[in-house]
Amino acid sequence: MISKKTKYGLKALIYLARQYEQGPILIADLARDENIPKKFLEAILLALKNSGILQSRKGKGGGYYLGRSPRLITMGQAIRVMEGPLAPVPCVSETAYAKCTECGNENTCGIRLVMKDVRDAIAQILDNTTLADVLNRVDHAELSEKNVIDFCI
Amino acid sequence: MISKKTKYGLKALIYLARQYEQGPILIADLARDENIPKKFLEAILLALKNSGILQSRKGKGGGYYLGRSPRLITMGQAIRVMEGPLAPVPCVSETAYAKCTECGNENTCGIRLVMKDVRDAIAQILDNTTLADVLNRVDHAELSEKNVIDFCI
DNA sequence: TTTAAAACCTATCAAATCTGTAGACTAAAC
DNA sequence: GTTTAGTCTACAGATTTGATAGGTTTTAAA
Repeated sequence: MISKKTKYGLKALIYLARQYEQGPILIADLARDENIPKKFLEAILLALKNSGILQSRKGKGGGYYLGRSPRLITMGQAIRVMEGPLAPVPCVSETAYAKCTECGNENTCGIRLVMKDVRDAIAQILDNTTLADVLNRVDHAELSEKNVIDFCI
Repeated sequence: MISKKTKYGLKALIYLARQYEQGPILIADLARDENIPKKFLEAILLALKNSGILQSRKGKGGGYYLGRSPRLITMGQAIRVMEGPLAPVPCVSETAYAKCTECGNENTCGIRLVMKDVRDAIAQILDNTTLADVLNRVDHAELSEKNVIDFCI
């Protein structure tokens, strides 16, 4: 299960992706619109900025905005910033490998063999889904839901 | 990342699968052989028993053993007992659905759309990998590692 | 050049979860 | 009826999570 922090961060990124190239967005506005505790959100956005995904401007007229096109920001990149590695066990992580103290021989550890497949499946999806993809899917979903309503009327 | 509890539990299951139909195994032996704190392991095995995956016998000659064939126990079943649902967000869980307080409309939530795919990919693997499969893969891995060593000699 | 706005930083805190331990209780075998 | 071995209850320390408070720095505009 992903943490609230990660959910908040993803919601913020999607929100910012919708307004890409429309100038900086205030933390306060984002927090209000998405129902996220403002101070908590501050820390999350800061982490996303330090990782290069977001940029910011201080002072009047300032705020946060995407550091690059929504088509160049993947869910995998974002989730790793907030949640840590995608891998279920550290010994199969591509981005943050660490030896498992539990399993003796890595090459023949049954848990590792299976978890390697799981990691690859997760990464396959999240590293190939961009913020732009998410916006697209949401738009389509909203459209088809609207059609269902129209159909009912 | 899966917890130590889950790793311990999986190691115990693999250990028991290796000795399927060879009588009950003592918690103490299992704990010693796999380097798991005995009291912690007790609680884990009990949970696995209450879920029907394991069975036990008390008293002299007692111990734990698989409740059914290793070919009928999947990694998904075991992990759900110890770690909870496979789904990254509760609103896409098939076995433990719960509404997400964060997303307003479930049908059009971008996070949910992506996480549904992730859940399905994880479940696809873990619900189709049995303990018998794991033993097989480990055996093959050990064999090919042995061959590498032989080749070096 | 002051002033207001807004991000940035530090510290702290309560609650929950994770990991592990201690000791008494119950059931089965001999 | 004594030994064996799983079962139950309680607890405790460590870590993580989610959230708050208050001050500092940068920037734009009055």
